[in-house]
Amino acid sequence: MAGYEPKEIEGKWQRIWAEEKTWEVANPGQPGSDPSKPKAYVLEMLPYPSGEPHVGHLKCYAVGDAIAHFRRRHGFEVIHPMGYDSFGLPAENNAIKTGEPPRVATERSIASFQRQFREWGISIDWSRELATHTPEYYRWTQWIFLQLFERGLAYRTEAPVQWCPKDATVLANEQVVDGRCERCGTEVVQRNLEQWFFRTTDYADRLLSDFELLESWPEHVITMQRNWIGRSEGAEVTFRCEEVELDFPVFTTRPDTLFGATFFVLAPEHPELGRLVAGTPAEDEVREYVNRVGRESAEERGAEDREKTGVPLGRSVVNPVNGESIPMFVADYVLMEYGTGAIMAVPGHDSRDYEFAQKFDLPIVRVIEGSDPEEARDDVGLPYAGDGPMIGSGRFDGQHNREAYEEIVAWLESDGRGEPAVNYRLRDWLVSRQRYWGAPIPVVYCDECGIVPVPAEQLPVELPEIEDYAPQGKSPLAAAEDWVATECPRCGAAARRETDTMDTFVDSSWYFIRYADPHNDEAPFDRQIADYWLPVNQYIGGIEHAILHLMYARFLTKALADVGQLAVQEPFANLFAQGMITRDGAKMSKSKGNVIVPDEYIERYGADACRMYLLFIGPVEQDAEWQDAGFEGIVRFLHRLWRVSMDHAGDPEVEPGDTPLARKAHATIDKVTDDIGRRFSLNTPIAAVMELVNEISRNPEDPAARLATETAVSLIQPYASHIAEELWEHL
RNA sequence: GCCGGAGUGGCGGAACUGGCAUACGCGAUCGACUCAAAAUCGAUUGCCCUUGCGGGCUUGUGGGUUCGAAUCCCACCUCCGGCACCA
Repeated sequence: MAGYEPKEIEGKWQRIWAEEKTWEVANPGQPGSDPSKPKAYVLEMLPYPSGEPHVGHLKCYAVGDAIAHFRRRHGFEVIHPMGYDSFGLPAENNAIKTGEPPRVATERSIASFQRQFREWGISIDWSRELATHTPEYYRWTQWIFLQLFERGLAYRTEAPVQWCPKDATVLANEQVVDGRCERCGTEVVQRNLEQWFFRTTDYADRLLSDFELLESWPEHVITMQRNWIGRSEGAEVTFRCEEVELDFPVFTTRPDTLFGATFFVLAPEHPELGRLVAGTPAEDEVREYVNRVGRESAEERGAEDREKTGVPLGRSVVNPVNGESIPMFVADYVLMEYGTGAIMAVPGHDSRDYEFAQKFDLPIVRVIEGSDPEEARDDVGLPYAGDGPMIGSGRFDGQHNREAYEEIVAWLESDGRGEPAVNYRLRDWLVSRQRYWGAPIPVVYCDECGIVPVPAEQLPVELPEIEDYAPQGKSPLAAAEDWVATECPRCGAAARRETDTMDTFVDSSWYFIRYADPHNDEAPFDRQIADYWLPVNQYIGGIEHAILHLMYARFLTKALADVGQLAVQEPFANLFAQGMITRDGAKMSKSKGNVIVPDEYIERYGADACRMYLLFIGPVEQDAEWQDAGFEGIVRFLHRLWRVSMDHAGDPEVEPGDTPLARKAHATIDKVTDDIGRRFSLNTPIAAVMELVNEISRNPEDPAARLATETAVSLIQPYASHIAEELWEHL
């Protein structure tokens, strides 16, 4: 019998799967659908088609494929689709550099992914394939935008936004890392511009509480999202400036320290700043300070060991709990984006206020005693962040601060000077981009009617062909005059199209629903079909999407559920965040020359060996180091499996009885089932099957040798589907 | 600073609910086959002492609970990840 020839058998089975459409599943009610089977939706994050697939893609899809096969073997009807997140900046930047239209580069890359997915033998239902840059898809992205717009969940407003000077576009807060553009690393500046937002903050509480609806998500991903949403409970308390007759509300998480507030600080961007100092001696100095801060980058301003700076306003506000007049300042350690852009400063119990008070020689008052009585009555141990009995707080003296907290808020509330409040770090999602290669925002500006949504029956608003992709501070689409000039859908007068496109994260926030009903041209999806397949039972992807993509997808799912389009509240019941493949201890990159090109290894050793190695190398969720020597171990195993199978293919099919090998085979089945099915462990089942194969080759005379071989072949099928199918034919 | 995760042989890692620590793979040593090499097959391989028989030690460190701890509890050390002038 011939030896193991991966190239031959892999080609053979890939042809069979393509011809027989083996992995296609029908929707409920359609011919071929099997209502007796439970459904399982296995999904890997759709790739961004830029250049060639790399080994990280291979790992991701190998994980998903193993789980998909495993579920099929356990009687599930498995939907396992594929698509491309094909709008976005890299293709556009390439277009600016080379003049090649983004569509051409994107579609070339998609073709490469399509070829390689087939050569990897991933069990994809190709009948559901989609690409987000096609009008058939983005038509419904636009439709969803309009749904949100109608319900006030999409809105346009002028706002200070993060602007990347190099990409000449606005970025979402989430795309700014350390004050720099996530994509190109350029320092981000702030600008005031009219932008489109989705009201994600309306969903902040549900995004937090619905973690409970999830079956299994990695703890650190939940933590990252929780931190990102940044919910703080506290109170909003009003301080009044009598001189200009203005109320200044502040948000505080520590109303119990109100008696210790000895000064008051506004952010440099605070809108009332001008009124406060107009015509006063402080005016010039304040203006100069504000301008200086404005020139600084977010990174400079947020630097860790930065000294406190600020300017006194020469005005004061009244502390509502004790009627004391306290001086006002402007200082850049107060952020306009959080809370009300103004704070009460309690230097005795807050380290930042403490630093500022020291620098400006302001009074520091202790209002909570420390646990150490030695420290209690002087300045030792300040600022004090702990709990204890209240002092210097009028009628609250002696009470524990945690109890006084509630009473102080209730007292303020009864007098209309404050109320309980919740604040979030999360901002609304900025979705407009001044770029070409994205889904056009489907609205029209009319002098008479204002912002008018494009009627659903006129969708898609197709992207026009243009010549020059370079951004000039506004979308390149603005140059397509014929396209921009249109009629108002409401009054018929001349009107202009919105020239911004949508953030590509909008595209990828609902694609997993479209897979359920990908060819629907009357709706983004049929609700019944979507409700049947969703939620995704197992989602797999890189940890880099722990916040952005996953939170946006959760938000949009909830929004769609709210507008009556969906039943589920959470799109992804279980999540795997797969680790990175490194080489020579470092992330692979062309400049380091340590890149593994999957194509080359697959050509030489076959897809089965590559995929199995990536899963065997360690726990899927951990980073792992690619080592050629380790890879050879898998190649050896596959050859051994082949040999052992051929040795026993001719054995008589008799009931072997209770032999050591028969027991081993059964134990291996149990272990593999438990490991993948219950613990989501993919590397240990491979080890278990290797052990079984070793046992078989050590005990070729055991009457259960054939049975054990069949067991090994069938258990390895989710990992190495080509060789398993081939051997199955021989056994 | 806050939050989360992890520390097991020469290396990647396994050990599910407290029950044979180190499965499986890599590497290494020896042997078989071969003119030879590769491939393959077999044996050995946690550490220390011992020619051998055998003995002692071992899951980051120190303590604790338990008949029994990599696993549970307390304290500490180290590493990784996220957030961070968020009031």
